[in-house]
Amino acid sequence: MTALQTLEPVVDDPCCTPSGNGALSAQEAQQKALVFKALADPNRLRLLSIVKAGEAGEACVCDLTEPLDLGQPTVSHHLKVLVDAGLLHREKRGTWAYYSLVPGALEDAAGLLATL
Amino acid sequence: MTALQTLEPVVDDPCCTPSGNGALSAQEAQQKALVFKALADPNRLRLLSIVKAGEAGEACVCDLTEPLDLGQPTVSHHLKVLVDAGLLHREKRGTWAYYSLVPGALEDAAGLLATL
DNA sequence: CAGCCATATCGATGGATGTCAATTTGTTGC
DNA sequence: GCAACAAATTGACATCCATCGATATGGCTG
Repeated sequence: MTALQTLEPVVDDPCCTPSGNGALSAQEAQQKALVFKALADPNRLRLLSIVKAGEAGEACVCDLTEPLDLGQPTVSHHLKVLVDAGLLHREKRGTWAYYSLVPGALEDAAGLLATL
Repeated sequence: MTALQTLEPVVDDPCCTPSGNGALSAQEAQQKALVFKALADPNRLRLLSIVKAGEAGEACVCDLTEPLDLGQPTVSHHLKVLVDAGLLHREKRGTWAYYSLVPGALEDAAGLLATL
């Protein structure tokens, strides 16, 4: 029900190229840090890895709870963080929720490091 | 003076290929998360950016304190985190400490995402 | 040696975050 | 409609972390 999803830029002042040289502005840095924050947890990395290695490139929560040895609410929480960061896509089919990698999202994240 | 630097693997049991498929083990995930933890702070991203954009690819603490609007101890702390993560190199010249990017470190970090 | 300067370290503190137990929501089947 | 199940949400709690002020270390210069 929340409106802000899929990595919306929160900047409302598009000015402020900061130092004149090519260094990151505070807003750019905060934006990029959001993605790395999502990646900065071992269990979330494992979730991404399992989803990526899955049969059809997708997995439901019930398949993810057991290998991580975490409770269902915790896994659900981590998945939400990854979806909010724009890395995972959620599709509800019947009672189950299937998660899959957003195409190109990992490559984009890797690209963030190149454009520092 | 600490012995553990430059991103040493902490694994002492090299077994445990976890799920049979190509998913990350808990140790691998923890290891990779360390790098992303270092990148998951906007001020640290800006530090990397400023160092990278600097004159000779290096900068000293005094040059970094002002543009970030942070206290000197805080900047020093962030720099230590980046050094411990293997992303920055510290060289003390006289009274000043000069920080520079470890060659290939950012590319290696980007590579971690490809090998999830 | 005495003072100054740049940097690192220490201790404390407020806020963010990962985790769980309990509950709620939404869907399928009887 | 009601029981059963999957998933999400809530609230609480413990831990981690970014930041600061104060202090320590180490080098330069008078």
